[in-house]
Amino acid sequence: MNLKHELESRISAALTAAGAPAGSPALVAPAAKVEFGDYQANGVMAAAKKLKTKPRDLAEKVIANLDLSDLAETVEIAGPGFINITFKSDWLSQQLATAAEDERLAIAKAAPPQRVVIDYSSPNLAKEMHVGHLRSTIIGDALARTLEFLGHDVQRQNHVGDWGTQFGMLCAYLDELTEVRESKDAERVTVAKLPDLEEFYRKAKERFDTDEAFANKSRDFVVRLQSGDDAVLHTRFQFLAISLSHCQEVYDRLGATLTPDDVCGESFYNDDLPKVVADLDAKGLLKESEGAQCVFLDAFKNKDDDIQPFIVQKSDGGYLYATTDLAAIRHRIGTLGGDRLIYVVGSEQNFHFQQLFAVARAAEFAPKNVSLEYVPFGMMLGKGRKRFRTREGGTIKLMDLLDEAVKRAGELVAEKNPSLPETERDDIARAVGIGAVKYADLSQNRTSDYVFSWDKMLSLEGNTAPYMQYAYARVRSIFRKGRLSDDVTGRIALTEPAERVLAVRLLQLSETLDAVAADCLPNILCSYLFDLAGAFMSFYETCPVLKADEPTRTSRLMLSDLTARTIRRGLALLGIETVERM
RNA sequence: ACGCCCGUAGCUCAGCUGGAUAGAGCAGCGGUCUUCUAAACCGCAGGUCGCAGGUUCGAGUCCUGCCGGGCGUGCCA
Repeated sequence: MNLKHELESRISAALTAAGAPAGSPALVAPAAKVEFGDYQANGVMAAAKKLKTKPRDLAEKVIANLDLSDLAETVEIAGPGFINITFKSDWLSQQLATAAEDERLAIAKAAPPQRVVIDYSSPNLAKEMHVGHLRSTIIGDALARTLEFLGHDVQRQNHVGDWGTQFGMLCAYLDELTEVRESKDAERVTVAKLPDLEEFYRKAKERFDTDEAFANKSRDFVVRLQSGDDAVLHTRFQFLAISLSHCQEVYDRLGATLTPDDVCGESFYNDDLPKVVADLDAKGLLKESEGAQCVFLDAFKNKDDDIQPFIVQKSDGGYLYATTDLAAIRHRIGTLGGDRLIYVVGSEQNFHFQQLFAVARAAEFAPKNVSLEYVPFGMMLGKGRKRFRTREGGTIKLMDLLDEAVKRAGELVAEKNPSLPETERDDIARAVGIGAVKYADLSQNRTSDYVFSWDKMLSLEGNTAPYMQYAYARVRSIFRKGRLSDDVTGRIALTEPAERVLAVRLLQLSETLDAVAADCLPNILCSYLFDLAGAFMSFYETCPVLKADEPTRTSRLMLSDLTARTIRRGLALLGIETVERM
């Protein structure tokens, strides 16, 4: 049951029946204060404004046309024209019973399902994954899981950087080292013998930035790559193999759902790039400027009437990520059948995506019924709110970060619960440590910058994954203590205030997931889970479960079980594990 | 210079298409373990929502201007 949706549709209908324009939204939201009941509808005031009538008069008419007697205890007009609704406890109990019987907690599957193509993680394979890749991977994975649970057909796309200048640079640098070694009659340098890809990249980049001759050699290697030089391609392939296996290790450690099957890198589109440019030309969108092939759209005109070009082919004939991204759009729509394309990419790429989408529309690569969504996130910042930059060193490798998180969590578990067997403690440490890292990121609105902090990330107090995991473990503890199986059956009766608060929270999962899916904002789910955990904690403090008399005992056991399942499900959608004890 | 984003409690942040007296978490202060895990719970304190105008029954939310910060802006991705 989706409480909000149910009220929204009924009240909107009543609004129309009362004379408001068709489609007037009821603007239903959870009540701002407990005194107002459970939910409130704010749409009457806006509709009254259009009708030029008094809001309270309209509210009277709406209520006259509204029959909520099956679910509402009271429906009241308050203030300037709010409609406040309080649910019947019996009705809430029924809804909970329905949810309890269902593996999916009575969350309906989307009808019809959409084919959602979601681009996330997408690291540059020329170097190791570092904390800068964390946000895209974590946020994208949570969105993929959530959309999938809602019944959509999700296609993950790991658009890895496996082509272009950076690989020319790496191959050129390796070639240079090889030449030097060979002249000294030393052992041949191969990719497989590189101890540290990150370090290798750093040195190559340094050469590239400081030595013009080397930069030119790198560009020459890019040309050789593009013209299909076997030797260079082979070297590149070796780099890729190492880098991809490293990425997969990180995904496995992180508990991301990405697999090698989801990898569809830049090079995949190589053959299509000339066609993209030719098709843009055929549409009359292509224009040469300073030797480069560009698309100029009026939408990107500045005040001086200059248009910011979207460059799709360089003056030397090479292609750019703009070209690749256009090819990817066509592939994702044409071949993968996407109805909705989502890009989880840092907000600094805002302008690029504005241009990309505009050009894709103009060239009719993306029909109107396909939604193109840029899901930006704020930067990863270090101490002093300064930006992380790979080239400047000091970057924390993702794997090291995860290991550190698990280690710290392990120490904490050992301290808080020394009696746990070591193997179980390791499992808990992993779930808590990785969960803490993910939750710290997901719980914040993705659009704001993210200040990386060991302390905050690993502090296991307050609004954190461990708080939720602890709430879950507490519920499970009740069942363990009572030597009960999970499938308790009976009636749920909501008598105590804490029970009622918990009940309404439990029933809000559906509308929460809809909101997450609509706006690609996982923090809404975090916020919900935190409220739910809080509601359970209050219930737990004031309502004894095992010691209660029947039928209250059974009722509370059912509430507890439903809470545990809701938390477990919610955390799973965020990619966070639960543990039975901690 | 232009474009986009941001500015909310001491700190880190929520605030859903404009809604009722702006909310959490840390940190601070004060209470709660012979009773289902105190990684918890309950309470107190803490605000000119950057500044100034405007739109209206109503603005943290929308519009304009300013101040402050970040990112981006033709051949890297």
